[in-house]
Amino acid sequence: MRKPCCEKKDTNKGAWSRQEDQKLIDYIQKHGEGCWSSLPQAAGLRRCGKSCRLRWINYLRPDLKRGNFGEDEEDLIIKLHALLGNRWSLIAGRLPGRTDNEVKNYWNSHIRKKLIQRGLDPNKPHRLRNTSIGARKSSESPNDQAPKPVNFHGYKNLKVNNDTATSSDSNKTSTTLPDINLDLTLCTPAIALA
DNA sequence: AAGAAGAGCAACCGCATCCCG
DNA sequence: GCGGGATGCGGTTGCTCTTCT
Repeated sequence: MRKPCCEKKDTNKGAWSRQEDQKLIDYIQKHGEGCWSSLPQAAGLRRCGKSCRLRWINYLRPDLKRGNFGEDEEDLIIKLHALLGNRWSLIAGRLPGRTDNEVKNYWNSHIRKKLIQRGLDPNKPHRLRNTSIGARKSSESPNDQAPKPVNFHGYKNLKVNNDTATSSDSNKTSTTLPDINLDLTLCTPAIALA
């Protein structure tokens, strides 16, 4: 039986209060994003580190855009999803001010439906107009519907671009993706915390 | 006006991987 | 090289708000 990450009985769960948000913001503005595991105690929060991290990344970060996705953003998500599959963090990395959670939710609630309405299978990387995006997957994963993107694990410090992406993938994509900037270097959020 | 159903989103969970001693 | 804790990710859940009947 696996231990839950936060066993403490006195940790809060559920929605965050304004006071909690403020504590987290204050702490990070003073000390920066550091050790999430010890942050809650240091910041006086009854939350687990994971929860703090998620709250900060998805909701409190000052550089977040929020609000509706634009058509260009939506288009980009569709293209990137065709290329990367459900690698939401990578997709979000190409959309300034958007988080992986936001992109994932938007995909599941909006784009998915649109694609279905258009008769496209959102689980399959579909061919986009004038591109051959998605073509590679059919031969790669014959029995599953969802695109199985290459394993980018380890991209905590990863710069994924045409040169450094997993070799098998970059070989395939570089010849079939004419209109997407594949310089997937993850940009750190432009947070002025200094 | 009230209840049901659906949609959207915030948050949690569990796993994989990283990192450091 | 190994083990354990920390971190990050994707999938899923469940709450809240809106729309429909």
